[in-house]
Amino acid sequence: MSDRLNTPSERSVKNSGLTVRVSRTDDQAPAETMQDRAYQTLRHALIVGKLPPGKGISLRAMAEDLGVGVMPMRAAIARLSAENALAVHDNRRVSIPEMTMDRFDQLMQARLLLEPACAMRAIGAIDTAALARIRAHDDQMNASYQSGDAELYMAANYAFHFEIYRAGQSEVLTRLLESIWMQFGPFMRKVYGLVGTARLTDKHEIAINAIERRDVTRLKLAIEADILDGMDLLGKSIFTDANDSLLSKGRSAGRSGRKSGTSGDAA
Amino acid sequence: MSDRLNTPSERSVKNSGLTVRVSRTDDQAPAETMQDRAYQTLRHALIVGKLPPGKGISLRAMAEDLGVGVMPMRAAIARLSAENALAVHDNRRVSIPEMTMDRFDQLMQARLLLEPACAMRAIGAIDTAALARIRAHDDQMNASYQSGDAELYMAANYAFHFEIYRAGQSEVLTRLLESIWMQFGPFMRKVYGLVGTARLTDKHEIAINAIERRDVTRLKLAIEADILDGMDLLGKSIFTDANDSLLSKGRSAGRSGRKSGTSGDAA
DNA sequence: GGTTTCAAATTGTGATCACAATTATTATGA
DNA sequence: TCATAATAATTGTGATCACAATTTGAAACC
Repeated sequence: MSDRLNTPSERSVKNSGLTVRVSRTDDQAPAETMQDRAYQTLRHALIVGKLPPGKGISLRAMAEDLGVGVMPMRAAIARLSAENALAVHDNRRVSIPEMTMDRFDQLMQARLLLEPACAMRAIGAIDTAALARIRAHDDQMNASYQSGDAELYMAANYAFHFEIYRAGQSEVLTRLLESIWMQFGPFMRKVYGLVGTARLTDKHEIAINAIERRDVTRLKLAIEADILDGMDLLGKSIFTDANDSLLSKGRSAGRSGRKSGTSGDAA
Repeated sequence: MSDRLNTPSERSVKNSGLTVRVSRTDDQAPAETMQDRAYQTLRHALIVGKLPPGKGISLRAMAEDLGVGVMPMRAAIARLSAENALAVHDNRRVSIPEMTMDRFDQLMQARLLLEPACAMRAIGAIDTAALARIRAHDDQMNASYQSGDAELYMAANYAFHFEIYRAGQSEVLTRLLESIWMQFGPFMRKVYGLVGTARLTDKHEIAINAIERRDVTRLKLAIEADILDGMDLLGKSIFTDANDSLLSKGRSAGRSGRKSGTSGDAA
């Protein structure tokens, strides 16, 4: 604790589920401040579904887990709460939001409205380099699907979509979508372990093809179809009473908190 | 007949434009904590356009102006920044975001996509009491238009729209829209003073009529038309080089150095 | 055994101080 | 007069302490 530790050289990796590795899901902020480090780490954990819905988030505990001070963690949690990635209860306690059918519907409707529009705005700006990265993400996703690494699978899926959206430099729309993805990330991860992720037709391939041909309509349809695939797969059928108990294993943070370690149930 | 609304020239320039009054724009959080009080106050100021684009936001100065401590203000600013209502620059300095044509396009596109959907989700849940409130907001808006109170005008417009959207209990979508409205609030306020707010046909009346008849399609069209009216009014034509200097009077607090042009007294 | 009671631990909120980095202001040079 | 250097003021970030409100765990009770 000598002088300024602006340099992200040292990374005090700690215990528990998520390590402090500065694994930024995307090329966002430089994360030069501690609170940005904490934010990026938590954000990545949410998107890849490392954290189960309902899990309580304790300020001090999470700060120690991530190896940062309390103040940076406070800021990170506040930011994620404002982005609706974390839920604040009346008790002023924070947790990973629980998923409901209504919430899922809204999230998917928002995706269905915003993502095709975002893709269409971007299609003209995707050069060969960007297209190569998009292909790489898709390959990574297929590989992770084969190897059964759900977190890598989700990270690659996120990277694929946002590599497209970000090409259009639609910052406003992209920010909205980032918030949305963080919200259904934890839920998706849980669900991927339950239902077989049988991919009918690879909509990503169609999307890549549409980008090559600069076919705006086709790209729009591909993105829509990709989202609908996910909805069909884990939509309504998941929210039965039988499965509901499975999905909300980590109870609402209103009570308890001792089950902070429930990050298992891998696929 | 055109320039009904007050120009923002009288904006009190000094930071102390907004008092601590807990003027909540809507019926949101209980705001029992200090940081919620600060958040609600700033949020309301943004939505009604009390703060000009480009204005720098100083943590300590704003805290003193609002009569709260530094910690609550820090949390409030962090939250609004996460909601993209405030812009954080590389200097880690915060300001009211400047408006660009591209940003405006994206905001309006997001509105165009989300708001009709939100209204359609809500139409079935609007009972007579809610409809009465909606009418009251519209009346308030017309009255404010006549009297030339731009801030009240904008507050009523906000209340009108979100009274509809919130009836559908679409929390996810509504949150997204709140972020969007906070983003174009400051810009709208500035623009209202420049262009004459000549309302061609009152789309609000059409919307109310559609709600009465439970005419979903008609409501969707009314909301779309209302948004398009605003776009046509202050869209492309505003972003000419001539007007641009007017619009970005308070310069960005970013790299260019100069802090908010409103640091002193008169502009 | 099951419920109630009560102390210890933990929670988020907020204040206060410290510090490095900018920004603003004044002083000093040609 | 104008540009440069030095100084003062202000900024956001972070640590640390304090405090009230819950939550937890165990003891005490019926």
